[in-house]
Amino acid sequence: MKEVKRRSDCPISFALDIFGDKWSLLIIRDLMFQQKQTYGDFLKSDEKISTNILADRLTMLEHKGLIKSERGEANNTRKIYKLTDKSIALVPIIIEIVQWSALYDPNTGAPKEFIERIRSDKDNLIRELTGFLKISNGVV
Amino acid sequence: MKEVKRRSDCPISFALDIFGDKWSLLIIRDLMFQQKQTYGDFLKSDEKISTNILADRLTMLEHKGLIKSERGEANNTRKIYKLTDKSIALVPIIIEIVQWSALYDPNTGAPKEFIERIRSDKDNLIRELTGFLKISNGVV
DNA sequence: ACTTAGCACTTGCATTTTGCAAGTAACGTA
DNA sequence: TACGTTACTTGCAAAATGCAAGTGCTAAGT
Repeated sequence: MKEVKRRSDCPISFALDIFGDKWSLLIIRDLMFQQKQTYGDFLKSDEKISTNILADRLTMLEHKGLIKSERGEANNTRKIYKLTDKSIALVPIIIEIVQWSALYDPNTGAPKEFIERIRSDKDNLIRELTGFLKISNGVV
Repeated sequence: MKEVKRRSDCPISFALDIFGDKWSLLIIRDLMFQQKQTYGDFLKSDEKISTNILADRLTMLEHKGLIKSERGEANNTRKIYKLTDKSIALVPIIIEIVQWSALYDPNTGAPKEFIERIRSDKDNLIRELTGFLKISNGVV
């Protein structure tokens, strides 16, 4: 795994150093919206991430504090990944990205009602989603 | 230049296919906040993008509709890059990223007053900035 | 106890992308 | 007409990615 080195003190650059690639945010998305939380789950997503890249990104994201992992209680083989406070705080960014994409992608897969909810009630939506994720990911 | 191929109909994936790399958003940032608008300007940024990558990204971003270019009126050598409606619509995303980075980066370079303005008056800030950029980039 | 299956990775290798240094072509200025 | 500026291109080494196959551990069935 390569070393993370900071390119500048710019906030945009800081963020890109953490999730500025084609895969990291998709893993976060799966954890946020798709109820996925295992290696095998992430592999099944539509974008077809390859196994080595997934393993690398999971390690990276855990290092950078965006995810945490634990072994399943019943099943010791199963490794469960969860969001952290730091990644749950990405919700507003994700929501804005969804809204932007809905605007410029005529074939967006985002549900109409969700886009409408963003448009009409963004702040509450963010609050609700954030609260829900904190509970379901054990972030107290 | 490589072909852009869509990985899925997911809005996050759609966005990442357009600006999901370490450099594109830095160029957008320079256009939004640093009053930079030429190849030479972008080269001078702190992150030290290399010349071939910059040339590639400028072509890509123009292809994808995030920037447009024109020759300077007085000087025909000088090529001026400007934001488009599509990239100005990224303002909310950028603002959220800045806020997130300020929260998790103890050494963020973002000015305190700007962060405070985001915290206390985000919607107006976005409106103002968007309006300003539309005018200064000739987006009617 | 032995086999089989599932899960989470690792490894090897070809392809692609990036980074760095140097070079080029067009225009502008003196 | 020479020289600097601007916007790139090119060549090549290094790093990241993609794909196929393999490994090691656990669990479950017989």
